[in-house]
Amino acid sequence: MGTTQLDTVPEPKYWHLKTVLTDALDSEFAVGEILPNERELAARFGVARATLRQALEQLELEGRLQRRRGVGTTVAPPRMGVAVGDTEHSWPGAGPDAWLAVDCADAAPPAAVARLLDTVGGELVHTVRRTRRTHGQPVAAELLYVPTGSVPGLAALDAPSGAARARAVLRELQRLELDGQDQAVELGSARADDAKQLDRLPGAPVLVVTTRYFTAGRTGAVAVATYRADTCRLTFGDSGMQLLAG
Amino acid sequence: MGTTQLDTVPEPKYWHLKTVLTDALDSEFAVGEILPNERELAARFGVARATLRQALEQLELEGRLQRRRGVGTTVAPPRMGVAVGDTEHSWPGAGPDAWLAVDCADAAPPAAVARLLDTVGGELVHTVRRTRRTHGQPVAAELLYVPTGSVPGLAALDAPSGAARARAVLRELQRLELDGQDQAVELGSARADDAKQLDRLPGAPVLVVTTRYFTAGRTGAVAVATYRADTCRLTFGDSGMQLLAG
DNA sequence: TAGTGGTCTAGACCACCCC
DNA sequence: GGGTGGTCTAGACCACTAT
Repeated sequence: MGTTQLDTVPEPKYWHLKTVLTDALDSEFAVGEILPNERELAARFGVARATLRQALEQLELEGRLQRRRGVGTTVAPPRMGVAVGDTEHSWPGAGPDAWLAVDCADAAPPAAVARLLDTVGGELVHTVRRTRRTHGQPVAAELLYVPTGSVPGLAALDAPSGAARARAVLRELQRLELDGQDQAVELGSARADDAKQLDRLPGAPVLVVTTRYFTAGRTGAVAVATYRADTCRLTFGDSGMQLLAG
Repeated sequence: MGTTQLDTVPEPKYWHLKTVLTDALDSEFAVGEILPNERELAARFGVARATLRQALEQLELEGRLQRRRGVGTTVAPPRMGVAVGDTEHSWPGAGPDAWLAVDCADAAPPAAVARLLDTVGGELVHTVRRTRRTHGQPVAAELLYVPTGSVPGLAALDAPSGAARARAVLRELQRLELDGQDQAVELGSARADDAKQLDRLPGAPVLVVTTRYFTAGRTGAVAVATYRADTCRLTFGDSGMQLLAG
């Protein structure tokens, strides 16, 4: 009969839409260009808005689109390469990183962090909050957990909290010898506080990088950094693949 | 008035649902346990099924739930730690990895890969497909691109394609001296072929690990491995944080 | 065949940004 | 105020799995 070769795998509409849009982005749109709004796109493709949104969501997840409420949908630039694993291990805060110490408080760490530190439950640790920016855009929000035992030199006369205290903790950390470090990457969704720092809505996909810093045979500190998954490509190793460009 | 302290931030329903379900998972459910089906859960919480699904999708993204069509929704075990960055750099296929060479073909690589290799566009490369399994479950699907110039010893008398050919290419690679390697991690969604190997639906979230292998001052090979983002935590560095457990 | 999650629709209203 | 994306509803049908 006159049927074409299909009927075998009824590809979901949103999946087909995604490929069509991907091709269009590659050929007909420039970075930063604004797409038609969702209602018009849905009408143009003859699908419900929810279906169109399913395709847009995947494209945003893949870093091809950027959507902002009240503004519109734009074509995203290629992901930034962000160096995460230093070949020459160093304490956080060392080197010319674009990190900004925001705040510091003494509190009991979450259970998952307490397990990585060698602390018993309930013990207080210095909790330093930092932000990382690249090319003017926020890319990461980090919480650094430092057991009080790791920085005995921290004087009581230092500021009890705030950015000054955060810098004091980092300064003390860097006096220690770093034996090595350990990292893990997993997918997560941004908590409300992190989302605010990253200029995203809560629940936005993030890459969670957990780093253990070893010193004197113990775990001297643990950092939990959440990177924007839509705009970042995390690089590890000898030379950083920053050269990969559009 | 008698209003409680809210009204300031009308938290979305699905977000609130997520926290409620998270707490329930922590306290009332065991790993592997089956949740009530979506229609019943939605009725129980008094929301539309689509809203309930939005919460479930996030929990699946965070590795807390596992959903299978035709079966149901179960409580997922903690993510597996999967070693990705070796301190002692080695060619793929070396060591006691749970990798399985599946196939091999000679083809022109995608543009993004051709850019990483030093090949000109259109040049053929050996393309080896491998699968990685851990604890009996598929965790990664990899495509390894090896320029023909990297493995001149590959004899014509080797099998022209198939798993045997794949193993022959890996064997030849391991004869070369490896100067170092480079890795990048980013979020992606599974293509249809990868999804099949990973036992997931197309579009499932994956962590894409791109590795460049350097030898003799050039890029000897490039590997693009897609890891299941729901079940895997990628570990890098000195000792691998495999100890992190539930 | 019965039950599950996956896809899709056609609406509605809300939060946010910019003019 | 007008336009954008974000949330939510109440249905329907489909694809898959197990029995």
